[in-house]
Amino acid sequence: MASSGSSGTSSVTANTASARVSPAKPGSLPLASSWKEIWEQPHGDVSMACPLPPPDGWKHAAVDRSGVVVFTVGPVATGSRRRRLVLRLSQKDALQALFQQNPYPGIATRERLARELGIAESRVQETRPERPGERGPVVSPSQTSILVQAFRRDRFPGIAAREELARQTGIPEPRIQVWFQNRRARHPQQSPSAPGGAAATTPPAPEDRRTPPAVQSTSPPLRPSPPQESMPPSAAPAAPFGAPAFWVPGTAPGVCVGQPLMIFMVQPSPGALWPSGKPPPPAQVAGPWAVSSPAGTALGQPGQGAILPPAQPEAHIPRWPGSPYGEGAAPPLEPQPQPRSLPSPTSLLDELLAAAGAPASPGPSPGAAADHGVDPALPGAPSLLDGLLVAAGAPASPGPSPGAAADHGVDPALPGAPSLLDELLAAAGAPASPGPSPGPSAVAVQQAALAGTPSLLEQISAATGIHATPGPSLGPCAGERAHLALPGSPSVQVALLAAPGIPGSPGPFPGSSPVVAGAHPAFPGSPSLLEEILAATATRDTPWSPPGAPAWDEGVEATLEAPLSEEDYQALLDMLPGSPGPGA
DNA sequence: GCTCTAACCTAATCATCGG
DNA sequence: CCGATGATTAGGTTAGAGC
Repeated sequence: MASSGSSGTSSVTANTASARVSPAKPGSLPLASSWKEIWEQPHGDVSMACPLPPPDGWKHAAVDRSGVVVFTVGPVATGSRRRRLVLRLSQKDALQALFQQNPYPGIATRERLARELGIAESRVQETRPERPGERGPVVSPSQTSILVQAFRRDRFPGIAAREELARQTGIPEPRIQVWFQNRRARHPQQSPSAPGGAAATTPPAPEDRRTPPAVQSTSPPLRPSPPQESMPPSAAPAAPFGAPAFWVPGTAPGVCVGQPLMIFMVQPSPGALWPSGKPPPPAQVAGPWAVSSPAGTALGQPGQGAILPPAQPEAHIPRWPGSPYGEGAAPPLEPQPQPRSLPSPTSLLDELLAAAGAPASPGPSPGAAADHGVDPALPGAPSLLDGLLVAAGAPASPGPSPGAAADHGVDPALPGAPSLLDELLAAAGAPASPGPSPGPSAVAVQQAALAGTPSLLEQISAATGIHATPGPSLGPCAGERAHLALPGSPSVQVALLAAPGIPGSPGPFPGSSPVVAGAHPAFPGSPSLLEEILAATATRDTPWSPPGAPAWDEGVEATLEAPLSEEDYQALLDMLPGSPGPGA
């Protein structure tokens, strides 16, 4: 229907900026002759308005409840959109072949193929044809609660937020997306800052909907800078869960403005936005075009951010609107109690610290997973520490797997079975795919990790190549699910968060899990992968059963697909603010 | 720069389920 | 029957990838 609906997405940049000129304090801002002028203002003084529409790719600022312009603007971050996936013909052939062989392969098969194709498992799954009558499970009240909470914070969650919600709830991300679509359509009043529903009546500007750059999911998330630069850690914990916080320039450090009426944008990393290396245009400050009345803005949009000097363009994603983790939480690297399943930087750090100081959680040794019919996502899978140690180059591991590239750096070195991809292509009569570029050799990374016996964190860093990741990278992991605001390169994020020891983790991401890598079937002596697919199809890859099917008939995959066990899920819920508490 | 198209959106609609 | 909700479809925009 093509009505104006989505055109909301098109309306904001320069052309309709004027329509949004309805600041809380109309006319109260002095005009700047250019955005450059605004940018050159002292940082604490952004109370200028530029009559000119913002350059394309630049976001606007906003005012807080008191009408104060609180934010600078910057280039539009391509954060919320899933990185576009363009499959090569060979990849398509392989996927077709796979689904021809087994329309509903299990997680292990999908992951394996994903690794070989160099794409995310979720992408593999997306290509899976939906069986008749297949519907996502009914959303439970607790799941709905999480979603509603997220909806109140952000009506337009980016892919990263959706993935996170999917992880939290166990609901497939596409279902999450549909849920939000329906919710927006049917509950327009549930806007975080416009209870009256005014915000929802106006389609948000495309930029407004963007998730801050650091929460970009599909392309490697920007590496957060030291949080202190952008947000006083001391104030961060004070923010309530789910409450976006804002920092006003010129105010005392750590002063949290609270939930704003207006959304504002952050200046994303120049590296991400200006791949040419050319420095971005001067950042800009709020202009009247950007400051709209509550009724004129979809306030539920990702609006959090922080004011930062231009010198730290990457440092200001202290909070993630689409995710609970960034909100009200300490900045990255600030340890905070978090559910283990939450891939927040804090939880990650918790994991690491806990792993360094405590015995590994019980579980089979690394490498015991996939090849032995034990999916890494299953309870009892190797712990995160195990995975990290494997990633760090422990024996019996083929080495770290910083994303698909590393896997391809490892597998070819392993004599033995042909790749799954080759077999599929062969089965389909298609030529073998050259596959994704190998990328950095995992072996090399592993060796680097073994040089000396550094601390666990150092090992992790070395193993995952975090040090070698100069800021936001658009590396081979771009297609992976993102783990927002996670310090470090996408590689480490993928490697760490994919570790099956984290409850709620969907398990190893394609080509990412060191555990899976350790158990990669492409070892000498392993059976044909295609045979494995077929065999697995008959055994482990029991198709998902629609709701209502007997529990015993749901098969293994149903278990494998479930990111959270009921217990973990309940524990997660208990940890959420507003929860009645454990046992409730 | 241009084209293609994935990703995303709204609006309308249908299907299902429970009260 | 009706409301709530999940899912689908149609049609649109945006932006990334490839040429």
